[in-house]
Amino acid sequence: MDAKRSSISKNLLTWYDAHRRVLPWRALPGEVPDPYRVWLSEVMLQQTTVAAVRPRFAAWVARWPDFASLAAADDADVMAAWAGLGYYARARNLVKAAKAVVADHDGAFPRTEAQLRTLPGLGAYTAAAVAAIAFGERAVVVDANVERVVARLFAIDTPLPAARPAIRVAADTITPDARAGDFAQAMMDLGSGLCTVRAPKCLLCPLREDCAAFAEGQPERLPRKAAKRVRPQKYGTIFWLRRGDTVRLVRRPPKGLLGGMRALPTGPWATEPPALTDAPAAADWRILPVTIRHGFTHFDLELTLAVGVGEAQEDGEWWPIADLSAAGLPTLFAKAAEAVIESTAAEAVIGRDV
DNA sequence: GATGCGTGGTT
DNA sequence: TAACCAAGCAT
Repeated sequence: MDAKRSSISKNLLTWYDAHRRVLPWRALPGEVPDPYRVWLSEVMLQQTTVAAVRPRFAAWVARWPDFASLAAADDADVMAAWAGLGYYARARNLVKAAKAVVADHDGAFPRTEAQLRTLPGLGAYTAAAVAAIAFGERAVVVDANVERVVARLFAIDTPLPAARPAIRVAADTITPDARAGDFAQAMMDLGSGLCTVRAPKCLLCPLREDCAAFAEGQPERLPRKAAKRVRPQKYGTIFWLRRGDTVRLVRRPPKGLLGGMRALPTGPWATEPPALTDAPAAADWRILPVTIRHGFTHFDLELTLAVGVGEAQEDGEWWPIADLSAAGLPTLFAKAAEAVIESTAAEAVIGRDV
């Protein structure tokens, strides 16, 4: 087993030196990693693809290039800048963590996995990844890529998530003492480029000779996963309350779904197609002949669009419709706004007032 | 350990 | 195209 261990890390690091991806947040060989950029990229990449993160990372570091600037940032600006990336608790925790770094750590990012783990938004994976990549600490870095690679290397047949403890132990055995950050990033490059979920490119893989799943002939069979539950269907109403050339926006509650985000007013999510519950004004609501479908992780939503003109009854702000893209709306509401604007524009052409 | 939490890319 | 999935975390 020791021979297999050293063979894996040696072959992987050799492969990494030749094939490593060049990414905006990744230090080139010989460069010193910027802990802020490493941390920010790791958080952005949680459950999010490299392709989606690339442009958002560039815009973010241009605006908030370090802990101090982010700690001093306006909450509304930060949430708007995160709009469209999803899992908005990540953005709320970024600010909390930046403030903690400034207030409790004298402006310097903690350098050990254990200290990093205490910051909001840094869980087992991210704390280990930052400790290894930014500070060179030997840490066992296990994300979905590593789970897949390790489950195949050792032919771990237990379905996820029950296999996680065994995968972690196995990952620990192959993690080298030196170049821990490169090793972690190499595992992720391997997982995303070669050891993919479907049709892994085993003939290009530097770990082929040590891979039990390859030897068994069906590496794509692993890791096994527990059966998914069907996502329930829910219904809701989005209210487009217009005043002149502005529309009413509200701020969602700080926790929960789309927490802390600017939004269009909505009714409750219900199991049946809803009525005009929780309308933000006593307007003469008209239902548009379109519905918005939006899938969340845990349920599907079908939304009715109600448009009206009137004065608002609750807290919020009147936002220029022409400048709605600057409001930082979550994708769900951006889709709804686009549908309303398209629909009413079409009606204007045929001479109907909205 | 299970559940809540988004969205865009890929197949 | 519908389904699957992603550099997970908090509770």
